[in-house]
Amino acid sequence: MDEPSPASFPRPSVAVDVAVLAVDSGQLSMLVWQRTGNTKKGEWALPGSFLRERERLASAVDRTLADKCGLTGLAPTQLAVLDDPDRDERGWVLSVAHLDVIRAEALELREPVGEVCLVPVRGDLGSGRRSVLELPGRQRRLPFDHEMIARLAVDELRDRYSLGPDPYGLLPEKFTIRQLRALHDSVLGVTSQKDTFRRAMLPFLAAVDGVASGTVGRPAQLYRRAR
Amino acid sequence: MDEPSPASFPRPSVAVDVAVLAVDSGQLSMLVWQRTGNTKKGEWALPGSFLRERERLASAVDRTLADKCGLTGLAPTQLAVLDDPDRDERGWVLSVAHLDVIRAEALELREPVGEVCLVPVRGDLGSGRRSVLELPGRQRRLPFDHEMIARLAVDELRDRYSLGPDPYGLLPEKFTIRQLRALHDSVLGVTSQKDTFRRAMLPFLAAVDGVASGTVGRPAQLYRRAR
DNA sequence: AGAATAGTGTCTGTTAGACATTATAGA
DNA sequence: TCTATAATGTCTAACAGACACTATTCT
Repeated sequence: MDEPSPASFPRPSVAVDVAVLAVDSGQLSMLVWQRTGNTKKGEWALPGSFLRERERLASAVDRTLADKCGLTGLAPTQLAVLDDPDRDERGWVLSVAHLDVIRAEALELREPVGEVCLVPVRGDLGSGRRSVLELPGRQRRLPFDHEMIARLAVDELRDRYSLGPDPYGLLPEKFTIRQLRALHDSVLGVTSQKDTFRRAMLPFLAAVDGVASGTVGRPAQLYRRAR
Repeated sequence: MDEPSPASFPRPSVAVDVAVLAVDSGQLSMLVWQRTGNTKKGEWALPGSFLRERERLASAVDRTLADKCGLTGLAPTQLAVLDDPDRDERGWVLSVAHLDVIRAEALELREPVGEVCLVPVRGDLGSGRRSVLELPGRQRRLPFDHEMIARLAVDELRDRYSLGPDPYGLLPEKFTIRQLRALHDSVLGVTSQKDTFRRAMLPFLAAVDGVASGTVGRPAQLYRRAR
């Protein structure tokens, strides 16, 4: 917002990068994508792409997931703007880092568009030279500033799952407290106590008609998120 | 991060907007600036400017405060990227909203560069059509999407001052718990109990040699922020 | 009946909040 | 001595964590 015309200023390229998280058989995991093209070809990295004319950032994130991975995300969250002018050797590129979440099943049931896989997030978030992720093959770390994005994303997801039940809606509409606890324990990397967890979550849940079926033991009450 | 060359994509203009907060005689206040130039001339708005070539966002924020208000901020914090393609009638402009904090004395002791003033933040954050701020004159609300930026900034500042002692370093290096409490109460808009406040803060403080002087009553221990 | 899981009662240690008391300075 | 402020002791209510017990279903 300034005196001279916007057009008179040099403009940066603007990209979005996305840390896509999922819970895959009880393990918090992140989606990585094997780069094609000229730069860092063959390296595993976070998916990203350039913003198109007058496109919303959230749309660019959705499009990236659809084009690169054939996936649908649940709700992109902005994490930070990476603005080091030397972060990309191709020129002056600002990147808006995002977090998004998918259901892991969506990845398993489809044909890969490119080379895409879910890799586990390290419990200790990778101290020192080790990556936050357990990358495939011999690759040590993510390229560019993607390690920082990955760490921001895991922190943000854990913050949100500490505050209330399933903020990203990974569970179906109706769910049991057992399902909710398994999800939260996977995201946070802990094993909580069932009664403590129940009492912490109940204020944010509303019971709905019906109980879980098809399991052994006493059927569990179904809930939905309240308000 | 993508296949085609960055240069081949249309690029948005990128701006920074800054919500500058200060505590002015016990009142949380925000800096507003009376616009000059062609667009929304005369309206009170948040200071902002366009990003220069290969400039860091934090530098652009510092420069904006220096040029428009003759001020030095303490540490810019990114809040969000505002990406509605129609948010600015002059064209496609992305804005990275920031929070920064200044010492109110810095504004009182200098000659105004343009028309700049500190206005109080409303206790209820302005419900409905009322602004978050008590704007001067008859102006009801801030232009563009600045109302949202102002609200994000106040929320962020309060979150940070809820977690630990003076995260933005508004106080001098050594301070008493009385000073710290006055600051926190002003920022959060509450009046806390002195012993509860003390016990909540002590784990994050380290006593230093010396006591406060020049006041009535028993001299207070001086502290600094720990680690 | 036995196994497995859901849901609840209860104890305990910790902590926030509030109030009261003691300590130390200046006037 | 009086007043103002700093610093600490103590009581209470609320809460997290942990354990145990009861309830309900399937095999």
